[in-house]
Amino acid sequence: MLKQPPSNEEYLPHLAFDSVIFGFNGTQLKILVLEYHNTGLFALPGGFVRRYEDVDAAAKRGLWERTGLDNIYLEQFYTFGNFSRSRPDIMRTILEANGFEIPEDYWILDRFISIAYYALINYDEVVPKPDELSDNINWYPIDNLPKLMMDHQLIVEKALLILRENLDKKLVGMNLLPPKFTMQVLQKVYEAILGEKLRRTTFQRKMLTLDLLVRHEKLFSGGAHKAPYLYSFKHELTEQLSQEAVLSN
Amino acid sequence: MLKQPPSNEEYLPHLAFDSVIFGFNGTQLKILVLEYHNTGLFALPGGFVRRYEDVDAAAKRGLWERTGLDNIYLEQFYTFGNFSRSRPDIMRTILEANGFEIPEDYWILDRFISIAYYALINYDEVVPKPDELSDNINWYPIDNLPKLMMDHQLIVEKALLILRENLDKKLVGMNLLPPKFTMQVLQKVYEAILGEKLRRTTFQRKMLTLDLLVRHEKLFSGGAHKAPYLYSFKHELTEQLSQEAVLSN
DNA sequence: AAACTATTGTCTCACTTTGTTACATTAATA
DNA sequence: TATTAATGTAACAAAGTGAGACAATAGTTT
Repeated sequence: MLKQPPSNEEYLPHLAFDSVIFGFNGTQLKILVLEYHNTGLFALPGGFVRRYEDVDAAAKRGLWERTGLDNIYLEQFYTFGNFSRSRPDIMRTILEANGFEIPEDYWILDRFISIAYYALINYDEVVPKPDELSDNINWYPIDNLPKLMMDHQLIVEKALLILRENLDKKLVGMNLLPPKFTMQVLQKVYEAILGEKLRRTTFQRKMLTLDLLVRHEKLFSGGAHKAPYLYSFKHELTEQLSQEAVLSN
Repeated sequence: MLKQPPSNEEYLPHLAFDSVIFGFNGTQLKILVLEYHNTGLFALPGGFVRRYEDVDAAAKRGLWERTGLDNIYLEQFYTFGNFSRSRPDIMRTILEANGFEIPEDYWILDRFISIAYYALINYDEVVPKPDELSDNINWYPIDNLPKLMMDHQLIVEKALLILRENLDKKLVGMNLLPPKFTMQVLQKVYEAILGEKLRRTTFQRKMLTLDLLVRHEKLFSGGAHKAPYLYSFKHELTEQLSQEAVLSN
């Protein structure tokens, strides 16, 4: 028996959101990618906007549904609105592979404009959950993604560009790292995002003179070498930014 | 007899665009603002997206309709999607003041998400034209705008923030100035955008070492002082950017 | 226990960029 | 011809960045 797909009573037609969810595993910058049932199709996590729901709230809800996390750094970065980006043929494949009965003129097969967000999360805190249409959701390093459907590759590339631009302005590191971290790990985040090596001494000097960090006790990691200090971002900053993050506008 | 308003056959529901159109008159940074007939309401120029039209193309078309200009620097900068931003009461006032017969459940009174663009144009080249709903369209200096309806003030503020961020990256000056200009005028554009005075010698040195400008003949303005050189942006740059501008994605 | 290794924190020096002031140049005017 | 006001450029100080050196040190090896 065929299942009933979502009705368009609940959602705004023609409007979707997609999220590029970044995480950092200590070495690589990764994003979450869904794989749809029985199709070999890979996609960004996304969803639709409810009729009475703020678009930001929809994106936040989508993030919560995939990660269980609330209060995440989330930023809208672009809206993809080309006519040709919509692919009813692909959407039909996905729905059919999931055993849905597809009504005549079904709304999900229409043209969609997608509002894209990127999120920064602490990799270790999350056990991602697939959505109803997907087999699984997994972390993929940004330089080794599967082939993504539709224009999702483009969305990721744009997200990465914007993330790089915001790297200094927005204290990106704060959201990708645990509360305490070594200078080396912080540097690795920067390197992973920028895709280039940085000079250790210059980086350290820069970070310290910016006066954003608090130094804590040393971390005795067990390595045969001098133990590094742990740092955290100053408390005022974490307050300020987590506000700005999800609420703005 | 009441006029027929636009039907939603032609346009995507719930979706609009608004444009912050910047111009520079030699002293002040200004934007174009519409005033609706018989309402005292001021708004940004905007419009709807046709069912088979790229969103960027819609914004470009809207700009052409208001300015007669094609090939303008136009950049999408944010999408405003809060539920509370839509104001059917205000839309009804505007339509009624224009003598439209408003159908039951009329689509324009629904919720709208607006994709916002900013444009940079050469002030001198333009004679703006009001739309069907408006008495007039005028330039207003950004620090002395009329009270704008709905969230349009917020849209302008965000546009200005983004414009400031892009000031160095995107060669903004090129699009606001005539092909040849003096260093003083270029500096005034920067000052108008940033809202602060800059140091003449530092600015001049910076601009010259960036190696973006070509120096031309002197401009004998009639002032009782040394005549300044005229400059233009290097040809390669103007090519490159005007492409990037309207097409990207 | 001493030597060794790898990483860390800091310093130095050269070089670049920016802030600030100074000054000679020059087109129009008195 | 002297005066005026903006312009182009140089000079020097202050701040920031790139590159390398080096001592300190936690664990490992001998």
